[in-house]
Amino acid sequence: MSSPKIEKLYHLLFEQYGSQGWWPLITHEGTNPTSSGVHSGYHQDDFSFPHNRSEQFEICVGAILTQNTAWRNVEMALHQLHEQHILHNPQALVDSSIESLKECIRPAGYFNQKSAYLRNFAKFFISLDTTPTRKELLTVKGIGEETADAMLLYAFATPSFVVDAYTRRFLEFHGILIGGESYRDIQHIFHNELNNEVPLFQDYHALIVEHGKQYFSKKPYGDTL
DNA sequence: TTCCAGGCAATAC
DNA sequence: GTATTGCATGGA
Repeated sequence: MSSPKIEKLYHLLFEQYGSQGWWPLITHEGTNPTSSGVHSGYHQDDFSFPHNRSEQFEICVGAILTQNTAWRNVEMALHQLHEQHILHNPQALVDSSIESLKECIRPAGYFNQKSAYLRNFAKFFISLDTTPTRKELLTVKGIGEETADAMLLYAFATPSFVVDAYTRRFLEFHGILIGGESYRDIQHIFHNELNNEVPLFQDYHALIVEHGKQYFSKKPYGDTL
């Protein structure tokens, strides 16, 4: 069921797009904007590891806001949160009124749900004294499998592969999936076929998203790899 | 105007 | 455990 094509596809994507430098931080703008216009700058030379708690929190907030939502919309919300000084301060986020929180994140959609999700997570984040486990993250209302893995991989530098809608389409297109596989089934393929290294997992997922935006939005799909 | 976007929880079988 | 549905904005 698993396939050695997984590693080969990574190299093809890398050849086509190069290193993506995820996660994109709005407060740490890089010098190599991607074709999607996103600031891919997250420490050019050491993008695998957030340097401080504020960056970890920003990444996690972005991971929640981007659920089923275009990153362009998320950026607008992140900038408004930053203006209100609650993007890097989980306690300030918890203390802010739910109404002002909703106004900040309105551009990212689902603001009634996501405002509650952000509060839940901020409280959880404040209580952390070490890196959370996947299981612990999943107890927070608003954090599902993909969001948990995105946080683990990009905020907490833990090698847990992120499986999103583009990943499914990409693997189905290349005949590695037949359809109907569970999230964990798909994640296991990556974990089994690749060295479980944070920079590799980070870049592979980012490359799939970049490629997905170009070729796996509207059917019929037209992959060129 | 319609469709889509880096999902999730609640609900029903 | 798998399938379905509501949630919301801004851009193409």
